[in-house]
Amino acid sequence: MAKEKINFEDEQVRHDFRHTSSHIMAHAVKNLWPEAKLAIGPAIENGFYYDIDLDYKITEADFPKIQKEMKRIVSGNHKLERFELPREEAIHYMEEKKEPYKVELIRDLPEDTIISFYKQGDFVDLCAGPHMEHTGQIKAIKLMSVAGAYWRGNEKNKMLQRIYGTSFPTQEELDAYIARLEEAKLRDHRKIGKEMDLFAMFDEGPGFPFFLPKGMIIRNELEAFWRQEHRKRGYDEIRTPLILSEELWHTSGHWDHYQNNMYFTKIDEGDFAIKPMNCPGAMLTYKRKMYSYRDFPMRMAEMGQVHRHELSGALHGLMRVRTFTQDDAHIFMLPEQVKSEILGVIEFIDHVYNLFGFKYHIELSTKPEDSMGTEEEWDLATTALKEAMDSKSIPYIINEGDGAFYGPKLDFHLEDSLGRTWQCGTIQLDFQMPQRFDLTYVGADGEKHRPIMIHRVIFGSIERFIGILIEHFAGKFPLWLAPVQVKLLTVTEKFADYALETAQKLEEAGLRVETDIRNEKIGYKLREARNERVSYIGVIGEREMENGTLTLRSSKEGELGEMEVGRFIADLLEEIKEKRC
RNA sequence: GCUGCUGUAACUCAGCUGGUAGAGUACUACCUUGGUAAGGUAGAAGUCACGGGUUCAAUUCCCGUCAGUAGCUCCA
Repeated sequence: MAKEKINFEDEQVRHDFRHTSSHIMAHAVKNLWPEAKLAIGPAIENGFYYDIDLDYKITEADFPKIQKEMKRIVSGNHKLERFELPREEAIHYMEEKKEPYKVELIRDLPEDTIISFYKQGDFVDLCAGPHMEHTGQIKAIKLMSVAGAYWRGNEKNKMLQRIYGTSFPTQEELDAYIARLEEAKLRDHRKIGKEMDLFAMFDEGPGFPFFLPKGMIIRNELEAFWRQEHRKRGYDEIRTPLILSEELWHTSGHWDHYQNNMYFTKIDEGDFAIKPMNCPGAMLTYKRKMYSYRDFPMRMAEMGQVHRHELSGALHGLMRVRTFTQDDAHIFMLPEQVKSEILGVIEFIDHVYNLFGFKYHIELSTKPEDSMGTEEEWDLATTALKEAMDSKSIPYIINEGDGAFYGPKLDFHLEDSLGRTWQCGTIQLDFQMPQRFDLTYVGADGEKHRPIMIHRVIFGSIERFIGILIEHFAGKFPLWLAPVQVKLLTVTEKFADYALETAQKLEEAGLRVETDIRNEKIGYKLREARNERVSYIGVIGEREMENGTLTLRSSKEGELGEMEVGRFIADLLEEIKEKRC
């Protein structure tokens, strides 16, 4: 057989490759456990999986055995042969093979669908294809994990066993992928957060993070930056209460659409709710007085702490918590201001993400099943978002049915240094809240009109954003965010006074400094400071004291050699001012 | 919330088939005054997540609860 090159950069090729891999895995499982019932086995972003119904509990201990069987199937170099059957025959065929899930899948296919199967050796699977030509092309394949997954993703259905795997055209590529996973594990913000003493979780507050002194420095710096950028762009800042009457949440529509995610409480005889979103507070703020069309656009920002009852199984470090702070803003405007306001927010988000060196892409999320408002309103809002994007030829992809219940949104998915993406910023156009709260302004015609509103966040949530930053920078933060910017280490106790004096100079310049004058060896102190991911380590000994210098090491660039203290301070202040990463 | 796995010192973990606990790190004291990733000695430190049950005896076995975790679902 001719040895053709596999173009793994091509998405379709990669997909077919992983899909064929999943057939090989299912084939191996069927060989080992003939009673196993197959459900579905697609290719996914970094590999593939297959859902299997089997009484025997597969564990990772079974992987070597399954992989051995998979290798055998690969080296069997079976051709993947496609054939089609009429609907009834297809059902009959799968019934005969005792594959009830496949029968259900076929029954649910539209009448006119061509029902195809793929055969490799003695293994046949219902499958639309396409596939690779033969199993021998899958050179490197590895099982990753096994977990439960509901048949068709519905928790009312039976839980099946989902085996995850990945595969590559060469062993080198597989090894590189494994190495990348290892690197991600080292960067896990939960691990680094603990090592650097940034935040903590306690059993007493599941999903409620505690920010520790060093974590608060990062948080406060981010917020200071955020305020400064908002001031520049004509935003005013407000702060609204955490607890508001239950009635308010009926008005806003949260009661109907968000009740299960909310926490409730009583005050005297009254029913109150803890806010899961900031908008109703902002609505009340708006309603306190009359506005003229001349007041618009009106931009009101709020660092708003919200509480949401997330499922216990969904909690994940700082990335998914039950209380978080949205860097929210509500912009009220006239219809003719919509486009420029949306573009203004897009520019704002772009500026912030670029500062951290994040790449990102935009998704337009459209009307979900559970939503309020009319089709026309949704069309209007969705079109407005599209037009703003199209006017600047900003690329985006469409995410059908993923909008908020009150309006469509633009979601900003940012990519970190390991190529993983996270949804952070969103811009949501909302015709509903202004109606529900009966917001008005007086137009040039002297009549009352309804303002248009957008909700938007840039960081998304401070907590999640900090989690992403930790992983993106592997704890080696840009200097302006670093909890400890400089740590001075003395070679022996003799230099303690000089070290303390130098530290004071740095502190007076506004730097965050620590000193380590303990009676320990320099190698030991250095190791500790490096583990703490201090931005700059300055060693002080005989030479430095005589020359008024520091011997420096940067967490990002390694050894920097000796530098005069005054110049070091000036350099650092410059680095902070420019917010270099 | 569902399914699997896990919960032992401040941290990372060992403790086979039941006989009330150990290592390394960190911490404290002393010795060592050392120039770029761990100097030495000693000490203190645990209601083995919590609540039941089985047993002469439970960290170990069983049940439940709580929490963490990998997924499913959901989301900033």
